[in-house]
Amino acid sequence: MTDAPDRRRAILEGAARVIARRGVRGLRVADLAAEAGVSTALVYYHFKDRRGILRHALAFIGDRADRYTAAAEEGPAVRPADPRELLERTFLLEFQDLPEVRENSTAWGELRAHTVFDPELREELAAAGAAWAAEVAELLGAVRPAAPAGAVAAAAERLTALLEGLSVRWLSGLLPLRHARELMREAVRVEVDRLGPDPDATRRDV
Amino acid sequence: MTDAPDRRRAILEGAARVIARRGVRGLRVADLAAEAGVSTALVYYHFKDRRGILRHALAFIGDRADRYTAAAEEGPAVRPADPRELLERTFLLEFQDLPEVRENSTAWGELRAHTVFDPELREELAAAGAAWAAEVAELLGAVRPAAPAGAVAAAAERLTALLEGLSVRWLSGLLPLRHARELMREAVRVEVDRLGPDPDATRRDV
DNA sequence: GTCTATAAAGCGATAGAC
DNA sequence: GTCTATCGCTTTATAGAC
Repeated sequence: MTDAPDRRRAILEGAARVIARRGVRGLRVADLAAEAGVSTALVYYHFKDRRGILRHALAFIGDRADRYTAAAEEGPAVRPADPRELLERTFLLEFQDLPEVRENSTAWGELRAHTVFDPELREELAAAGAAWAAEVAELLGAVRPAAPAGAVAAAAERLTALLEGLSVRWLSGLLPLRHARELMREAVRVEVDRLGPDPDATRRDV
Repeated sequence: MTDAPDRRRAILEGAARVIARRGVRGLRVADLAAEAGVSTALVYYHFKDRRGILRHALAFIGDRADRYTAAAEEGPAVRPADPRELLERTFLLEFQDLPEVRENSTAWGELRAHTVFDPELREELAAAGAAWAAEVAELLGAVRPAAPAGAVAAAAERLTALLEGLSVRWLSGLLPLRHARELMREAVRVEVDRLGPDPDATRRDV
């Protein structure tokens, strides 16, 4: 009836929701099937086994996260492309009380946590992490063009690692959203300042 | 034969090893029993149920972490109590390739990740986290006595959250130990500098 | 492609002997 | 205190009809 790619997609969307709700290790094939409105047998028809479901679901979630990050970077189009604003906004995107953001953050957190015990997922995570760090490094480079590449790369790694730490605290209810956002914003300022003086400062106050 | 406290301890040590290897959610009572060299029935004789085992195991691991943190803060006794050194050393303690450190870090990472889906553990984690943040804030205060308390508290929160993010990357093999240590060390410097000038600087170079 | 039904295995927890 | 044996529920995975 329904064609295969659509069904696969529906199953993966169901998997994303279940993972966000119960975690990677709390995912039961029966739950996922119910969530997608299909039988467990159909899940096994489309995917080899539980592990395969997980692999595809995590890849699917990764793609989705890329997409909403890219979309928000274009922004409300009103704003001039101030690189510092852009940098800050990129990080704050991860701290929003929207179902899609929560789902993605939760699922990524699970993926990272799970990789500690399942090295098979390492490569996939490493690729995604490197792309994300490179993107941040590029934004940082735009804000402080004179900074040495090594320092920029290190700052990008610290900021992305901090984001992950804060994200877990927020999602587990240990840190209010507002506070998480403030800490993240301030960290961006600290790291940017560390990379040298604002090259555009003359316009304003020198 | 063996007296009860020893057996309990042996079981908890086994639990710590199994948690480090398979995670909190990957812990099977049978595995833990095998690891400790006892039967599953004996585990249930000493602990009410799986949940109870977990609670005690995490408390046990927490105590151990306290102990090695405290011990290392006293240091090799050779060194004068330079507060900045002390601060740096406290953070770097978490990044060592020793079984006990790996075990503790892994277990705590699991606990944090698990709390996202199981709010019941939240209070225990919140208490431990607050104590740890307060300790760091105190060390920061010693390094920069003139800094405002709010800024010190925020810096402590960022540094501890960063530690957690870097720890997960290290444990999952995404970040070499050496690199994690460098990033952490530099972050401490960045945050300390942000809190103001060194009050002892006159002795050296002014 | 999709379902119902069920086999097979995994796992928490307890009974009862010693 | 400690063991062996096992119960009973949950969960993965497959068989076979449509």
